[in-house]
Amino acid sequence: MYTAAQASSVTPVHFMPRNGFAEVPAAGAPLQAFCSSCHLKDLCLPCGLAGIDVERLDGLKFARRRIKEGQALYHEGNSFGFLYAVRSGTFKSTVTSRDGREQVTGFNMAGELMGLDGLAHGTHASGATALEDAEICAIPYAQLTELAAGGAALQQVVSRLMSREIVREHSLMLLLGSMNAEERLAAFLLNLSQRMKARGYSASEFHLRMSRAEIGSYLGMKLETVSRAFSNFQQQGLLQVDKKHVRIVDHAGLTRAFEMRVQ
Amino acid sequence: MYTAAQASSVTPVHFMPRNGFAEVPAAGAPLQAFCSSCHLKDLCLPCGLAGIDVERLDGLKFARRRIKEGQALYHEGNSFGFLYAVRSGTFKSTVTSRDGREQVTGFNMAGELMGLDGLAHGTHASGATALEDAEICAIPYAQLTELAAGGAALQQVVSRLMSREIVREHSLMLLLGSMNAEERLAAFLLNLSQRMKARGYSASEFHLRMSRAEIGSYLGMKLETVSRAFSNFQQQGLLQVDKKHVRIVDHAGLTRAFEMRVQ
DNA sequence: CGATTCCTTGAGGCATCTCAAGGCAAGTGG
DNA sequence: CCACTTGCCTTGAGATGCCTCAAGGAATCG
Repeated sequence: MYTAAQASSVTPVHFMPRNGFAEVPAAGAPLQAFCSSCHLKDLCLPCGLAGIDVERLDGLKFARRRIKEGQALYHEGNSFGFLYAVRSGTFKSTVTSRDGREQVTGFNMAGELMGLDGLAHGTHASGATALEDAEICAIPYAQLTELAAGGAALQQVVSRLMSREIVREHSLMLLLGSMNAEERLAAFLLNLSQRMKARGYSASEFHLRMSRAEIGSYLGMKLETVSRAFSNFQQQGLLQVDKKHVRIVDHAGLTRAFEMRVQ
Repeated sequence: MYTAAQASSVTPVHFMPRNGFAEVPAAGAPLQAFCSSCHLKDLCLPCGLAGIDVERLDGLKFARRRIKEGQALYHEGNSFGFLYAVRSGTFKSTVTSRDGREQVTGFNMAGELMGLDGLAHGTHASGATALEDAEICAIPYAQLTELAAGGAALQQVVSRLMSREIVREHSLMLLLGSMNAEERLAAFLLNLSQRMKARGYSASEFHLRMSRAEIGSYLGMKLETVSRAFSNFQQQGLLQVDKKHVRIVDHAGLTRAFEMRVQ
């Protein structure tokens, strides 16, 4: 669990002169500066847009920013101004109840958009913290709406992404409300597996970026229970677990564990 | 709990000739047909819009529809085409897991918008069922976006409503993930109380439209546990409960119960 | 090499679930 | 009008899954 002290520093935004670098063949620094040529364009904001609209996206002047492990991208209550697209690394989103209980509401990886909850009241309702060194695009929301006013397609994409977030939270509620510990962990791992696959990584073997406590917080259980569930899955021959390294041995079995309650 | 049979009938849409009725002084039937003169305009879609934009909303040709108690407004998987604004009555939204477990994800009352989750994949990710005889406005989403293309303000409103839904679900996740039975029920009742108040009803005395089982499903607990929590609150002198009629006797005490974990 | 963090595992306790019985109110049919 | 059904709620008693507390191991870091 990250302490308040760790989370209380916010890295400054560094605006990159994107146009200047755009034509550089490829050295080390900003590989793609435009949405249209980003390797994440099929996952990220441009997803679903036709050629012409993607090019209009290139009109966005957004900042790139590096976030170190444990640092906050934004805090609960910070004023809303940007949407954040993950370029690399993993984040957790958290909400805090008035009495200080913190709960993880989501994990975000490359190509996923964060900060959509800030739109409601102009301040972020959740905070985002990097679980490993990461890089994001900070998209000024005002610019995005301005751009969207020109053509409906872009606005549609943003709306659809928000809707997807709602749907995602629906299934999380289903999980939190009606599944037992092992079902929850199985669901979590299968979801992670699928997202890794979509990003070109192995669907069966990956490295967890989050601690047992963070997984537990996300799934509504204690870290010890998470640990025990991992051990059980390993004993059942569904997983091989070594600390944060997970290998899914029996994908079908894990799926069954996830649907156990079915007669 | 409603059976599948009850929920499987969907009432047809009746388009009302709104212009024809608009000028009728006020008899019994459609009292307001335009958003600009709707008594719910401060809660519903027009909320936050300036005069000129509200008038543009009047350009929307939407259907009014009556839904009988127990009937579905739409089902999970139905193709998405409309947003629904509640005019009167109460709805529950539910999602179903592949193995048939149903979970209530929300209750909606007058002025609230339903169906936003359908935008993500073009089909509704949840179903909506009337808990009492109800009336809704069915807003064609295509028309809404068309209208929104003209001015950014309207699109902003829709986006903000979606964002609000995300924020709402965040706090529900916090509830499901880290509160005990009594805290959950207290949070639920306080939320309900506040929404009743916002609609001009008493904040301290109201009629529950949902069964114990539905409350339990929403809060991630069994109906017996809901019932016991009600009884406990009554014994503690926080509530007076008679079946579905609830009176909040000690609002501050209930708030304390909700924040109990804060030593 | 000690301090720290994270994970695992065990033992016991407790909150909630499960199962069961009964009450109340509304609806139904004789 | 009354017996009967049905749906919903309440309450009790026992079972259980998860939490709590505690101890110890492994990896990382200064």
